[in-house]
Amino acid sequence: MKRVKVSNNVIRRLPRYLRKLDELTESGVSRISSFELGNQLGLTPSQIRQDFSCFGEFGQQGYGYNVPVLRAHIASILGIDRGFTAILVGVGNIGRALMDNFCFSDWGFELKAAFDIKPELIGTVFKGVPIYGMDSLESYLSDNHIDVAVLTVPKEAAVSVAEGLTAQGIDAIWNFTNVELTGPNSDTIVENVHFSDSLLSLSYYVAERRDETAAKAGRERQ
Amino acid sequence: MKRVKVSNNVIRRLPRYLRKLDELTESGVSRISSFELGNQLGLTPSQIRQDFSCFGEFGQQGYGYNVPVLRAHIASILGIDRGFTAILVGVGNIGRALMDNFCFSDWGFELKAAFDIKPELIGTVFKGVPIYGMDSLESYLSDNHIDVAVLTVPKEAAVSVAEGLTAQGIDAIWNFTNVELTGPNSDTIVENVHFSDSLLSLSYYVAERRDETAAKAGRERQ
DNA sequence: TAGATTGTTAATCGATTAACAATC
DNA sequence: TAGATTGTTAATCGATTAACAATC
Repeated sequence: MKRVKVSNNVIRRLPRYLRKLDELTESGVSRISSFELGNQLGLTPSQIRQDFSCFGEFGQQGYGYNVPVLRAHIASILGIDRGFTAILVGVGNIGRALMDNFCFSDWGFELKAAFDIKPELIGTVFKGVPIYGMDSLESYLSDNHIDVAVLTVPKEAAVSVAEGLTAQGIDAIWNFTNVELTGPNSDTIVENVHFSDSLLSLSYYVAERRDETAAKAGRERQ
Repeated sequence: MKRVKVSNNVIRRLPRYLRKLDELTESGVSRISSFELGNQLGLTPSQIRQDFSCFGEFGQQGYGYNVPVLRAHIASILGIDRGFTAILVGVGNIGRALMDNFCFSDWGFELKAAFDIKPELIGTVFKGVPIYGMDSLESYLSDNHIDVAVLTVPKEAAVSVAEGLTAQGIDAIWNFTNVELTGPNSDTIVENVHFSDSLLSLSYYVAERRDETAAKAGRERQ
């Protein structure tokens, strides 16, 4: 399975497909064509079929795709059924918000432990997840198999903590710090959630829209 | 300015450039070549020069780029100096976490107000931002010019609240709900922050890595 | 000046779209 | 069966990379 290298663009669309398929299931739709799916996601039917064909044949000529079947395939491709484990490093505001709201188990992840330096947090349990001191991180990682570290430490600590994690054998980091971890070296898998990058992209398009509107108003005034 | 349509790929790299330039400024670097910048960001020098050339000429032959000058250009392209305004809709966990931690003003946005349905929140002020009831949203929007709505309501309310916002003239939504707002119609600018999409992409690459490792181990066993 | 590095044009590479035979 | 829709091959389009003249 999964032999051909699949492009990042395709991978990034998979979670969207999954989400849409879940929505369809909820509304009782059990069958969909690439045409209709494309329509609902703003993609071409061609692209959708092309994307799926990277991983196998999930549809049926003349019928389309069975929603739950397709859903299960995509979930499996994304690794939802693999029982991946995670730890969270840095129980500040964002770390706590994630522990509080984000349902790791919905996406196949078990959040096994959290780590922080604040003495008043160490030894406590938050939402069923034990919080340990940063000094026990290394031994914890050698005793437990952890797939992903959720990095939610303050900006200043980000690089050094990330380096520590990779040194201790973590090979994937879900990075919530606003710091560039993707350097030239290291083959750690890094997935960034940069709020500010996201807002700034939005800002660009808003600025563009404002310029267009202004230009149009200008032309009309003449 | 900004006449040629610039590709989304380029726009998404701009905030990364900005962030890196800020890091460089902090470490006292005031001059950089496209070669070195590419090296630090994992991009080719060609791509970086190509990207910048969409917006003008910011460098100097034989010298490279002046860090603060380039920084200022990119910030301006992204609209940081435009004084955009925002409201936040839905003061739940994620909404509160954003108000608490995310410094809107760092990116040129003024968060003017927040809205929620919970009576105990209405009329209070959180971090200097007044919280109003959802029923006053419409009149607020007609009295105040707001550029962006931050959507942090529960999943179930997402679509209807989003529709209301666009009906009331909001043309950009920063969407934190795990719901697909980018439908076929409507020309609202939507920027999504989908935590689960992000984690699932990461999950895919972890799964791939595990498969590779297993395959390698298999070959070695033979 | 000589070396370095830009901005830009041309070449390559990859991703999306179109088309269609296969078939449910 | 006829109509619908897939999976896949070929065509197009766009994005990245390479190359190089211009010039600081």
